[in-house]
Amino acid sequence: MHLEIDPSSPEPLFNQIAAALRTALRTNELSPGEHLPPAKLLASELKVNLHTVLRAYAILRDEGLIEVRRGRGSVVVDQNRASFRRLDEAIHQVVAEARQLGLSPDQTADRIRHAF
Amino acid sequence: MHLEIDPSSPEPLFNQIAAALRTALRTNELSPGEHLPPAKLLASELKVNLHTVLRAYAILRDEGLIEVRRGRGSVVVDQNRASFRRLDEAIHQVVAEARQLGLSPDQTADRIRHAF
DNA sequence: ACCTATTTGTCCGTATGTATG
DNA sequence: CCATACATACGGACAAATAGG
Repeated sequence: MHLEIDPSSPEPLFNQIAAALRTALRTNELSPGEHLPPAKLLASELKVNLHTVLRAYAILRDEGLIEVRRGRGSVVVDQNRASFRRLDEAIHQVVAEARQLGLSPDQTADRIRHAF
Repeated sequence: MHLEIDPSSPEPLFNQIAAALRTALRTNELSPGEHLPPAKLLASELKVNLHTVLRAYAILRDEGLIEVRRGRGSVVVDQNRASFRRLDEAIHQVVAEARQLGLSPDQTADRIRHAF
């Protein structure tokens, strides 16, 4: 894979790895459908612990950028699909919190427009 | 603290601990401003590893339910403030993704109303 | 200003479990 | 049944931020 990380940086290694992969995804160096290297392999290449890479993968998974499954490995998600997925997730969160706070749909929609 | 966890459950321990604490927060058994027990102490009480408790704390922090700081420990956040904080965060995410997808404010607001 | 103790954060290593192929 | 790959949990080491003396 060849990613640039700096062990002496104050930025945590798992964040550096996640950021480097995010860039690789954005530039299509890693394309949708393509497999990321197994965490164990990437860890040995970067000379970091397996958990450090797994944590970076988990971050990208939570961001909807990749799919991570036991036994199968990690696959790049179509970026447009990922974006819609994040939008739906965020909308779900907004609705849940708005309900919790007793806001009406119109009040919530207004907040969205105002935030634009 | 006295939380109920089941080591034989398929549910991960850190999720069980987070869920138990969430309940304690909801029922005001843990009140805003109050300190949670140091992770090390709670870990010994529950007979689990320190990291397992820290992971549960980190989840609650990401949910905006508590504030976790090195050296200071973890403090319960006012639930209403936490709810507004999460709403603002979710709205921010929605706007960011909607912009990414080229949606207009009105289109996005409509999606919110539809999701209600 | 210094030192110490406390508490969380990161990273490593190891072991074991679970899902997939 | 077996190999692969991620998931959880444990334990240990050290760092960084905070609080108190």
